[in-house]
Amino acid sequence: MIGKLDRSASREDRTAAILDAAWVLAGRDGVAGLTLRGLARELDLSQPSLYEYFESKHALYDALFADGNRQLLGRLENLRLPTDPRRAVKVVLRAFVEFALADEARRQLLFHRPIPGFVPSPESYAIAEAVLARGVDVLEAAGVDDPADVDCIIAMVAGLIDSQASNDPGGTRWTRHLDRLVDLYLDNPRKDAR
Amino acid sequence: MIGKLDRSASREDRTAAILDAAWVLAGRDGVAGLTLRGLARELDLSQPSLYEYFESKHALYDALFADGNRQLLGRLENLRLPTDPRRAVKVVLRAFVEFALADEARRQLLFHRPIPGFVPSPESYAIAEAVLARGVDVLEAAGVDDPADVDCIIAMVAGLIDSQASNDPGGTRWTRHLDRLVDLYLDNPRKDAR
DNA sequence: GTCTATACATCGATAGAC
DNA sequence: GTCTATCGATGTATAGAC
Repeated sequence: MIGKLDRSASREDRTAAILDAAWVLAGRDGVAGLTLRGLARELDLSQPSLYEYFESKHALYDALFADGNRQLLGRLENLRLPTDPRRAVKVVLRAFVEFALADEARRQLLFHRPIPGFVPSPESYAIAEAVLARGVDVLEAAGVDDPADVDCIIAMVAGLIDSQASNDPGGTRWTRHLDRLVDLYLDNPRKDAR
Repeated sequence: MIGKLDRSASREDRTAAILDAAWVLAGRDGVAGLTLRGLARELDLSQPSLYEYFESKHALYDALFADGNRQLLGRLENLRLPTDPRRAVKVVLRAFVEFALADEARRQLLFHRPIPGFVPSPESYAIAEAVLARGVDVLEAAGVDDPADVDCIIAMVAGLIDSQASNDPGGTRWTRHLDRLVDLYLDNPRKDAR
């Protein structure tokens, strides 16, 4: 039991409490292992009542997707960035990596497609795009003006995150190379424009 | 209908035919969308009869995992490698990338965990490790003697594959940078040993 | 809003006849 | 080996009482 749903709370707070419980269950049983019956049980709520908050299971996943991306966007926006653009890149990417690796279920839902048939709604996806835009901003400020170089850096970071999560969860075997690789990519743009 | 199971064939051949049909269905409906009923229907077989060939759905996934890795290992072993070690690295990694991107269902099953609760058996995983060992071999021949550098290159390749598959399936937006990035990594080992 | 109860679909898996 | 029949779980959705 995670905790009974507080009926005296506002609808907004109840919805948030449901999402929190869903994150806990997704962490315990996997994102795809989340069931409405199980979620309702943890909240001491009947399964049909969940439909008062989410019109379908996909809508619940969509709310989780949006919730996770909002967490990430908030984290990135609250960073105190160094004035040095290159150090700012490292701070932002490090925060991104740590966020992604802090919660396995969240990582899967936000950065992969663990639910067959589930595609985020345009509104939710817009939040994910705002996150990406934040990364592109700091990269451009650091002189990465070629979109191809942005692509390569994003892919490098994604590769580190996935390798870390898949092969050494909780460790630093891959993530410890982030700063060095950032320098490597920043020092070697596609067209050596010097 | 993919094709009736040939009852006069050997058990081995029948098992292989089931796996072939499973790949087709996984490609059509997604790895997680594969169902025993659907598979049996395509083979004109009853669903419980599949249990004569695989003791569980997980065992079927395990056989697919082993099958896909055997395909990849065979592909890598049959490559004609250039004598130049660096060019050999590029040929092997390029073959790896192309194999991964040639079949979306296979990519997901071999390189991710799309099925909650499914973990490859030690026997099947050994084949995947043999694939990895092949990559490590050519990298070492090209002078990559630091395991950390091997990790970074593998993660870079994985990042390119995932970005390509997720954001530009069928295209070359990320994979076109493979050779350049291989050079970048090979030219910049972790400890600049010059 | 929340509940009980229910309907209908899917799925993996098993029992037991042949 | 193959089949039919079945079980218990799931998700989706609805009806209707309170």
